[in-house]
Amino acid sequence: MGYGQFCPIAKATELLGERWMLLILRELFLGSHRYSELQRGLSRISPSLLTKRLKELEQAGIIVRKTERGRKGHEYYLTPAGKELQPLIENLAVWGMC
Amino acid sequence: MGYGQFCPIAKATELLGERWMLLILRELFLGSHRYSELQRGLSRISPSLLTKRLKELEQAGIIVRKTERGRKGHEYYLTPAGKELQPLIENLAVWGMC
DNA sequence: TAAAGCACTACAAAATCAGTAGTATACTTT
DNA sequence: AAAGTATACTACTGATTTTGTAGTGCTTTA
Repeated sequence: MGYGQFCPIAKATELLGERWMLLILRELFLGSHRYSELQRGLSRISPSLLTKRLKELEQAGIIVRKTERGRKGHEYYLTPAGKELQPLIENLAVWGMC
Repeated sequence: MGYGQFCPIAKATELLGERWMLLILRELFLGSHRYSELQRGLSRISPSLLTKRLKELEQAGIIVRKTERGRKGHEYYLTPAGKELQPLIENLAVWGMC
């Protein structure tokens, strides 16, 4: 369910305001790339929700899913668009420390 | 339900990641102060949830509720701590415009 | 004192999320 | 080639959260 608004903040919130979304991004910025790593870093997230969120991030062009030959499973990487979120995450961290 | 983590980002997300929270702050930054104004600006929020969120923001020290004599109802204002969120909201707006 | 505006509260229905268990697929070993 | 294993999911039930509508109570104004 959306917020029914046409505003850049609403648009951003539509995606980033979802539960666990910002923490998933934190993990990605900290260097987690695999599903199992993300799950470990976000100990209480349910697997189905993690899957759902990763799909949402992929659809929004914030991450890409890569499958490498010769290795099991897949890896998730921030796209350039995703990396633009870094200042926002940092802001959040600064504010959270107060 | 918390995220069960001890990290400034998780702490910030605990409050700001809740549904409607960032948009309520946007309204406050844009100059809405009364319950009815907020409700109008956030057309799809339900009154009970708006009440709940305002209480959470008040408890977190981000806003204060003032009752002025000689006027009907109350008004909500950002505290200095709340105003520190401005760069974060601006970041969100910038990112949302991309 | 009556009327009206404003700020809520109550509650059922709908949507979302949590937690656990089970499945699919690709690699690795035998 | 067959069996085993690691990884990444999907399915499902019950709990929690949010929505949407209706109604209540205080405060000011007439």
